[in-house]
Amino acid sequence: MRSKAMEQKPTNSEVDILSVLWRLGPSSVREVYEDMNQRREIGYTTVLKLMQIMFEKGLVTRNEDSRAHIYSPLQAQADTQRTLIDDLVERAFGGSAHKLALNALSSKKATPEELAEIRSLLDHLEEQK
Amino acid sequence: MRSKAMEQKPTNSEVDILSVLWRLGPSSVREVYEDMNQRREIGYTTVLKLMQIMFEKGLVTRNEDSRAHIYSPLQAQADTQRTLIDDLVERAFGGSAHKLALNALSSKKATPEELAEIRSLLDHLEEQK
DNA sequence: CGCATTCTACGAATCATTTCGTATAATGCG
DNA sequence: CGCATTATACGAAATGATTCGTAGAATGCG
Repeated sequence: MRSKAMEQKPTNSEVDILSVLWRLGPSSVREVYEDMNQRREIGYTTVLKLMQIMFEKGLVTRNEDSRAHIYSPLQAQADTQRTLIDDLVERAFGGSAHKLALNALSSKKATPEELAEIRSLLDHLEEQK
Repeated sequence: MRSKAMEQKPTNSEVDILSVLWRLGPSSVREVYEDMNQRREIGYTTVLKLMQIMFEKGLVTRNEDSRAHIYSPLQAQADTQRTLIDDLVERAFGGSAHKLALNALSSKKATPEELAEIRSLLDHLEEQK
């Protein structure tokens, strides 16, 4: 039983766009387009259409005060990330989030600060037992 | 520059099938079908077709000695998982694997043993500095 | 042997996602 | 004002993933 409405998993392209919005903050289609287009070739109206669809789906809101609408994610970044993680954990890690964490940590160059951050989280988790 | 050929990211259905193979070991289409069909409704020939496509793509091998071919993953489980994690990290975590790890660990009920396992990994990682 | 069962192969429908062309409205500037 | 530029909206093609029907070959059993 969940208290919130089930959050739908965004498609790959939708995640790409959310990522830009997370990084840039509320943005116009053009701004998102400019950013995305640096990483991979994509047309302006393609981005526009995607964002319109996301608006219809309720993945983003938009402010229509100015001619160029300004889009913002509707869900918190962490919530969307959680949805994506849960899906991957379920599908490829037999439901075990810690296995995913283990795999993500190993062999990836993390700074000492980042490792410390994780330690800190572990301490926190154990306290709560 | 990678030493190995670029590993293609399996589709969702393909990951589902790989998951079954990881769990059951080398299996026939029917075995995979039986298992998968318990979780979600899916037709036998659908599974067959998927596995045939995976064979063509080089995601799995198969032993054709017996009439019912026996399929096995071609890549190590950990490698495939790594591919999936990398993709998600890139797409939704701004390239930061440790952020994904943090998110995966927090709020998920992990056993003390699992937490210890992660600590142990951290120790290991820090030693290598 | 002859039939029911179980396989593989394969084409093609269906469905989801991504892509973009075109129409048209708003804006800004010389 | 009139034109170039930049928006949105929208339909629909293109692509990718999933699904399944059907055909025909192998197997096993009475």
